[in-house]
Amino acid sequence: MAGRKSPEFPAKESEIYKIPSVAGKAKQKSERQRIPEAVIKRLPRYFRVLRELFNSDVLRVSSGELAELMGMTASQIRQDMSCLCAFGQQGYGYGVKQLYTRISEVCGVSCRYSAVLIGAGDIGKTLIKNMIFEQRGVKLKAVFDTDRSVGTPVYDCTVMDISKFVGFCEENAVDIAVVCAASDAVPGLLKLIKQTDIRGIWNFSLCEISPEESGLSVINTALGDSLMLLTYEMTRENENKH
Amino acid sequence: MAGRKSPEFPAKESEIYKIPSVAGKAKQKSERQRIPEAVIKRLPRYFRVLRELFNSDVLRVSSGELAELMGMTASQIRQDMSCLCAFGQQGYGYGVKQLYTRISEVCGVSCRYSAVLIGAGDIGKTLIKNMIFEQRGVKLKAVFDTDRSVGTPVYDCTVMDISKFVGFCEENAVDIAVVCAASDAVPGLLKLIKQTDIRGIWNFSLCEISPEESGLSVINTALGDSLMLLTYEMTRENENKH
DNA sequence: TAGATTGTTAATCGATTAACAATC
DNA sequence: TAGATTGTTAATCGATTAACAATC
Repeated sequence: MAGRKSPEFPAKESEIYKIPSVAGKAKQKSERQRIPEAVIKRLPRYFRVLRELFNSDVLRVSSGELAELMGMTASQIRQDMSCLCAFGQQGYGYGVKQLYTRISEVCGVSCRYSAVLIGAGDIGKTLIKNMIFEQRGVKLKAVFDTDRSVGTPVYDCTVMDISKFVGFCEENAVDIAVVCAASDAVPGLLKLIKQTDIRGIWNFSLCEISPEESGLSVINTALGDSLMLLTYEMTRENENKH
Repeated sequence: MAGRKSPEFPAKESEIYKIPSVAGKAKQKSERQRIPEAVIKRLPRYFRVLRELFNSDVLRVSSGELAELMGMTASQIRQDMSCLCAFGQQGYGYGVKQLYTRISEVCGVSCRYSAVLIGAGDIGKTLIKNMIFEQRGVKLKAVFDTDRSVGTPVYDCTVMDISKFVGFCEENAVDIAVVCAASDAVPGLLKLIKQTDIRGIWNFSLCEISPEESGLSVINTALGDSLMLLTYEMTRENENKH
C-alpha cells in the first residue's frame, strides 16, 4: 500500500484534473451513460473500504492493491471506477480521498437526506448505535412509536407518538422513513407516509413494501435472507467433498 | 390465484413425478449442472413468498401468478425453477408445497444446522425475536457474551460466558457462529471458532471476515450498505425529473 | 376436447476478464 | 528515462427474455 505523499501526486483535485480533454470526456460520460446495476451494488463496499484506508492515512491506492484487499480483479475495479468517471493516474493509482468523495456523490451521501425511524425496538437501536446513518450522510431527526415507549429516550432522541408523525415530517422536510414496525402496522404507516413528502423507505419489517404500489424508492432489507445463502453454501461445500 | 384442490393435481409428490423419463432427466441435471449464482440469490425471496402462499392455503401457483406477485417475468421464474429441477405441470402450474420443499432442500434449510450467537446485544435480540433462525431451519443453541450480560436471559436462552464457548460447541456439534460482537473482538473470536467444528459464520459485526483467510463459509451482512442503495436511487430519480 | 401453462431453445442483453497502448 | 499503472477495447462468460412445441 503506497502511503507516502509525493510531489507527483498532488493533493488538490483541481491539480489532477487540469487537462481539458480528459475533463471534457468525463463530463460527457456522466451525462450520457448510466451506471450499470452491478456496479451500483458494489459501491457501498468500496465506500467502506476506502473510508478505512482514509482513516489509516493511506493517500493513494492502485487497482491491484484494492483488488487484493477486496478479493476481486484489478480489471473489474478499473472498469467500475471508469463508470463513475473516477479517474486515477497512470503509474500512480487512485487518490483515496477523491475516490471516496466521488462514490459519496454518486450514491447521494453528499445529499444529506433526513430520516425518521418508526418503531423504537431492537433493530432501530442497532442502527443508531452503530452510526449507520451518520456514516452514510443521513441525518436521523426523530424516532416514532405507539404506546408505552413514547417519551423514553433512544440515544439522543426521545420517542414521539406516531400521531405527531405527519406534522413533524412536513415541518422538518423529512426524506426517508426507516420502517422498523410490526408487519400488521405497515399498511397504516404507508398511508401516513403518503401524506408527507417522504420519497424513500428503508424497510426492516417482515412485510415487503412494493416500490410500484407505494410510488416511492424502497429497499426491503429481509434480514434473514442471507442466512439461507450461508446454509446453501455450507451444504454445497459438503456435497463437493463426496 | 387458483386455490382449489383438484383431482388433476395430486397432493402427494410421488404421484406427480411418476413418469420415469422425467424423473431420470431431473436426477441427471441435479448431479451434473450447478445452479447459477443469480438464481441462488433469488431463492430466499421465493422461499418467503411461497411460505406466505402456503400459510394462506394456496395449493398451486402458475409462473404468471408468481411473476405478478413478485414483480418479475414469468419466463425467469420458469427458468429458475427448471434449474432447481422443481417441475410443475403443463396447464396447472406448480405445487406451492412442493416448490417450498424443493427450495428448502437446495438451500440447506432441511439440514437443520445448529448455531450459537456471540454478542447478546440489540441485533442478536432482533434475530431471535423475529424467529429468523426457526424459519430457516436453524436451531439456536446458545448465546455467548463477556462481562455483565452473562447469566441474564435472552428469550429462551441464558447468556453464557465466552470461556465456555469451545467446550459447548464441541459437545453440541455446532455448525454456525452468528457474530454480533464489536469489531475489535472479532480476531479473537475467529481463533476460538477455529478450535471448533464450526463451518459457517453469519457476521453482523462491522469488521469484514474473509472466507479465504478463515477457510469457512462466511456471509458478511453489512447492515448499512442497503441504505446507500436507497439514497442512490432517490438521487437518480431526482436527476431524471430535470 | 380446448385452454392453460409448462420446460426448453435461441436470441438478446449485460457483466467480467484479458490485453495493451497511452502516459504519469 | 524506466517502471508502474491507468482507461479502454474486444473477447468471453453469464443472465434474462421471447417464443413455442409439448402436454396436462
